[in-house]
Amino acid sequence: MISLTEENYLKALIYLSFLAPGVEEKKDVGTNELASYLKLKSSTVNEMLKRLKEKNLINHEKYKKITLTPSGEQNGLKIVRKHRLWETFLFTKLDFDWIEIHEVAEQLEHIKSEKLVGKIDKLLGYPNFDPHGDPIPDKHGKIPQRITKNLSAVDIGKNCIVLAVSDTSKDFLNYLEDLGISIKTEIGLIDKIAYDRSIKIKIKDKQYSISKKVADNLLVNEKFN
Amino acid sequence: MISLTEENYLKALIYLSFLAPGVEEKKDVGTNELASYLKLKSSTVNEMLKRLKEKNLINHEKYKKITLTPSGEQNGLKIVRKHRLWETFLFTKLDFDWIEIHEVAEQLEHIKSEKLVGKIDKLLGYPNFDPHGDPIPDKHGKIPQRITKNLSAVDIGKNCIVLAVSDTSKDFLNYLEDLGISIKTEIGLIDKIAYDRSIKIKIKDKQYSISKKVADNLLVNEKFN
DNA sequence: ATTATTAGTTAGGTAATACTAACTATTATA
DNA sequence: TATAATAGTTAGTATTACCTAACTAATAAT
Ligand SMILES: [Mn+2]
Ligand SMILES: [Mn+2]
Ligand SMILES: [Mn+2]
Ligand SMILES: [Mn+2]
Repeated sequence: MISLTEENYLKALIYLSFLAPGVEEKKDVGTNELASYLKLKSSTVNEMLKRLKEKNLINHEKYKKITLTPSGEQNGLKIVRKHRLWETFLFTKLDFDWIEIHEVAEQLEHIKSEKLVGKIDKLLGYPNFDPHGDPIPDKHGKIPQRITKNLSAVDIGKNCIVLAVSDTSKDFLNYLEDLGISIKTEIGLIDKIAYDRSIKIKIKDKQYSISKKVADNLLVNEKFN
Repeated sequence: MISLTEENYLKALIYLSFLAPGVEEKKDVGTNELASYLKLKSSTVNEMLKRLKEKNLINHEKYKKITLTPSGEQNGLKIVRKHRLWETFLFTKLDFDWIEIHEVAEQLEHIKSEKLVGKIDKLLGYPNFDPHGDPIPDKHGKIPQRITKNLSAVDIGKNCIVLAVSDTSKDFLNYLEDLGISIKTEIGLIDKIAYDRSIKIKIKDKQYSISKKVADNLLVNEKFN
């Protein structure tokens, strides 16, 4: 039996070691890094590491970095899968807002029922990506791959679809909401201003100007049409 | 904040004091009664009673019986409501079996999101009864009333609809499943055998004989047709 | 009215999960 | 290389939620 708390540690380790945006190859994780991500003290994390090691979910030697065992990774990916499936359910079937889904999914991800996960997956039509555009691991833990680029890398005159965001802070999500940008929003790239590297875009025939910082945090798929 | 464990205690108190089948007027609950229902030791329950009293959820004087405060009752009814809404959701939207839903709802009932409960309620069309035929408290805690009688009290020749069961043990539910009896199953009462008080019934033109004990645990609504 | 039984409480202990404060090991910098 | 900074561990404490064993209070039986 893996406790709710242990599940959250595994999910965090998955995230920090290879699922976080910008992490290309798997990287080892430090105690303090994990503690600060979970908003806990490193002594607390240190105790839990002993328990996770005991349960053969992580590898960890005193004063060394942490890696997930195959079992730890599988179990962690199951939580990620449930989290993202629930987010998709809340968004597409219950009309929750983009911003609200995470907090509720944080609870729902811990419901223990293989059958329930399978039924929700089926109900949603076996989606590959959640409403934030993040890939949903399949039941074996396989993560669907995506070809995305930053909006700032899109060529002038091209249209693209928002697939994901690389910043999920409330500030950023609220700003996007104001602009009317969410997953699957179509954006046309009108112009790139050399002076401040800001970008002129078009959403449903309305034009907006966004900063390079914003454009860098929007991951898109260029449209071929 | 009411913890998951505290919520389960409140739900148990609601059940034992007025929601259990056969309990007509509200009755006070004893420490041991609660302990045995929750499959805990009375010392454990005794400790929790202190905390629940501290939080103004129950009234309890040393060596006396337990009663719920208005706050305790409201909070307990919210859990009952969520439990029964989730059971309905699993049964009607995800094709779960009658027998499987309880265990999963036992987890889902603790998800904290007013909005989620409301959305599920709406998705289900604001149902008054769950798949076991038990009433679903509304958002204010009001419990819809029903006119039911035991199958054994139905007159010979009449037809009736199963609304609820007063025994929810796995053994009984499995037996009903074998007979093809579930909520909303139509049963015709063919004959009552005086000798052993067994009852001859008809389900979809097939005849069966059931014991008085079984008939007593089936709550039905006589059909007027 | 005693006494036996049942109901309820108290004391003391454990495991999981958190904390602070104080320590040690590793790594970076001058 | 010596020292400072960072990373990680240990010790001791708290809370929640469970336990067993031993007790006391209330109630039923003789
Ligand atoms: Mn999320
Ligand atoms: Mn979580
Ligand atoms: Mn149930
Ligand atoms: Mn429960």
